[in-house]
Amino acid sequence: MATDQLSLTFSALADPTRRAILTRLAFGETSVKELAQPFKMTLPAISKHLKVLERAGLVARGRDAQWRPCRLEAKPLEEVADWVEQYRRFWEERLDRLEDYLRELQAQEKNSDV
Amino acid sequence: MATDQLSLTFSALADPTRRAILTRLAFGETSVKELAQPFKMTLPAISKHLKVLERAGLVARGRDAQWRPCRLEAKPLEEVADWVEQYRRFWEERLDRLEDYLRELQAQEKNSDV
DNA sequence: GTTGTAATTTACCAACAGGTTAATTAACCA
DNA sequence: TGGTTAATTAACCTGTTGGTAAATTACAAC
Repeated sequence: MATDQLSLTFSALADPTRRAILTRLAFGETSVKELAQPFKMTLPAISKHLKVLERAGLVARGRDAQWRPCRLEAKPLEEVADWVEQYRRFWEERLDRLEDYLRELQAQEKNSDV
Repeated sequence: MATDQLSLTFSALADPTRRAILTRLAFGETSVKELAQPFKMTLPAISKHLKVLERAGLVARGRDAQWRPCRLEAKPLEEVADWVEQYRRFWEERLDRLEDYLRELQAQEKNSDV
C-alpha cells in the first residue's frame, strides 16, 4: 500500500468497522473492549483495526492500568476534506444544469398561462 | 473488501495513481493511453485502476472508434464530503482552544497596558 | 486483406488485508 | 502467591491488490 498520509487516511477509512469505531470515539475516549462490543468479531481483529487507525494518525491511545483508552484524532481528516472540496463544483454541476432546466420549465409554464 | 458505496469510494481514493487520474480528468475527458502517459507503469495496470474507479462510480467511459474516453463522475465524492464534515469540529477544536488562549493573552496585555 | 493503434483480457506473481485461535504480557485484586 | 481481566502478539489461512508479460479484441486506414 502507498504510505503517503492521504493514502493512509483514505485506506483507513475504507472499512466500515473502522469508520464505526471513529463514530463511537466521537462520543468520547473508551477502552478497546468497549469498542469491540458492537461487532461480531474477536478482540484481536479490533486490535488490528485500531493499529491501522493509529498508523493513519486517526486515533491515539493512553494507558490506564490494564486499559488502553483510545481517543479520536481528527486532524488527518482535514486533508481529506480539502482534497475532496476540489471536486465539489463537479458534483454540483449536474444539479446546476437541473436547476437551469427547471427554471426553463417554469418559464414555459408561465408562457402557457398567458 | 466491503462493498458499500462509501467503502468503495474511500478505497478507490486510497491510491495516489488513482487520485492523480481523477485530477487529470478534472481538466476534461481523455483516452486511456493519455491517462497512462505520466506514469511509469504498463497500460493494463492503468486499465485496472480505471476499472476500480469505474466500479466506485468515479469515472464513466464512452466509446469513440478504438478509444474509450474516460470522464470524471464526482457524485460519489459528495458522500465523502458529508461524512468527513461530521468531524470538522474535532480537528478545529485544538485551533479553537488556541484562539481562546490567544484571546486570553490579548486580554492580559490590555491589562498590563493600563 | 494487411498493418497499425487502442485497449482489454488472461495468466501469473508477490505482498497485503482481514479474519481466526492460541499463547503471552501486564496490571489489578484478594 | 494465584486468579481475573485487558489487550497484544504470534502463527496461520484465505481472498484481494497491484503489478507484469503475452495474447486477444476492435477499429481504422491503406
